[in-house]
Amino acid sequence: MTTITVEEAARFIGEEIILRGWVYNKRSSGKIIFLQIRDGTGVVQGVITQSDSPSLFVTADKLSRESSVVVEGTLQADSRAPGGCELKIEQIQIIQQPSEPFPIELKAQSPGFLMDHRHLWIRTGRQVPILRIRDSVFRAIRDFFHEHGFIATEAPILTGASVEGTTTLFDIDYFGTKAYLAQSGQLYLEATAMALGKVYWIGPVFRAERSKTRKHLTEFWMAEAETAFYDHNDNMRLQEELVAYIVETVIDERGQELDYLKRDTALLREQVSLPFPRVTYDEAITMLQDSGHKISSGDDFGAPQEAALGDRFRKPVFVEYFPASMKPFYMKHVPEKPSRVLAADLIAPEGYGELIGGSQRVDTLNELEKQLDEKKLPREAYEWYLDLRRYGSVPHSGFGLGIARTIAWICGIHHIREAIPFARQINRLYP
RNA sequence: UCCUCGGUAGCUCAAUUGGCAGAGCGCUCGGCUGUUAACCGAACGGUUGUAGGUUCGAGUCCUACCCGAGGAGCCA
Repeated sequence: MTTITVEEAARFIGEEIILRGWVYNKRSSGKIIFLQIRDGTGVVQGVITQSDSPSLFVTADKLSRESSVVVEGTLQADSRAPGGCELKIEQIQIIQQPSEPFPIELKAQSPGFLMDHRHLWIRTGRQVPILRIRDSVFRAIRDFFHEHGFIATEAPILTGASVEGTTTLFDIDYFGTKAYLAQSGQLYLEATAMALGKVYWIGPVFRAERSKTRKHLTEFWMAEAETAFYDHNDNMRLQEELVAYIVETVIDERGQELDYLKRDTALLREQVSLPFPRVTYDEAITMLQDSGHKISSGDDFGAPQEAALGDRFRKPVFVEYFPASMKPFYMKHVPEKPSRVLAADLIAPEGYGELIGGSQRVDTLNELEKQLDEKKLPREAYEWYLDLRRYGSVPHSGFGLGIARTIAWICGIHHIREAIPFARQINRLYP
């Protein structure tokens, strides 16, 4: 007898199989019991009648939600079962039976309660499809970069200095001196790009901002890439190809999950048809002003403005050439217009916010020193980084993609706390 | 950090002008041979977030604090 997973069930119709999993729900009607059994790959309905097996019926009747079981039986096609296939159960081995009711119900519960029980919530409803899509997103990112000749590398999480100098950092005691949790791997990727040419990494980054919105976490995963000899335009082309590749991969691999989430895949495909529209910061300001937004040149976009840009283009849109004053020291200034930088943010449609921030980096020592001074950053802390401009500096560009936001957008879910197994938020460090 | 809303049974929520603490779901028990968040019946379930105050009387009004949610700013 073959041990199978739920997602393989359709291929084993008519066969006797073994399935290992958990009781997702139980329904009964007189002398017949229906067990919904989940195993992480899906949910399948099992059926037991009293007349066929009185003792098995008694066993099944005892089971409660999230009992762990190994069941044996015959798979049969049945249009009455969810998914069109059900397991006629012939034997049940109970591994463990909860003594208390499972806290997560199949009815609506409040976000606070669900987040308090996140370790259990992830077993139910749309959480499983979302986490399976998350897996596909990570793998798509790795595949994309691998196919494009990028080398996977790593940046340290424990660092001695800030990348951007502005964001609030988590500090920790490091043998008597102060260390910080990384808010980005970028500067280190610039170093490895000078060693390896084309590099990327996927890693967690940390920001101690007191943000409390559906788009923010204090710990989140970023995919960052850095490419030697790439300019601003090469950089944006790489970004849009990456985003389109991720979305198409998820549509191909996780159609069932997207279907469960009721996500319109035709719309997603349309959204990622290339190229993505590009507007300059100044054009975007004018557009927003024309449509009644209170914003003036030099202001950063707020959430409503980002949403308005997304609505206008109905696709991810690049906003490029931001005022240098708004952006960090490492971005290269536009040669013909030094008040602007060779940077672009990729704004998601449907109000999911900024997916990517990227730029061409300052590549001469003089200019980098000047920018550090202008932003009032301590040059000593960046000595190693300045070395990159002393020894064979080349034009180079890079970006960082917020993975949870990307997943939230692909899944069409409202809050990114569901796009990561265990979200870290300003007031949540547990579970 | 700021703004808004909220905290009543394990969960989701009611409770009229300040006047007996209520329902659905879950759990338990009973019924039902095709259920689809099953359904029907019964039982169980309460220091109304905490501390103080006003009042004959507070879930309800006042003060402070704690916790949660949504949003802003900042960001990816």
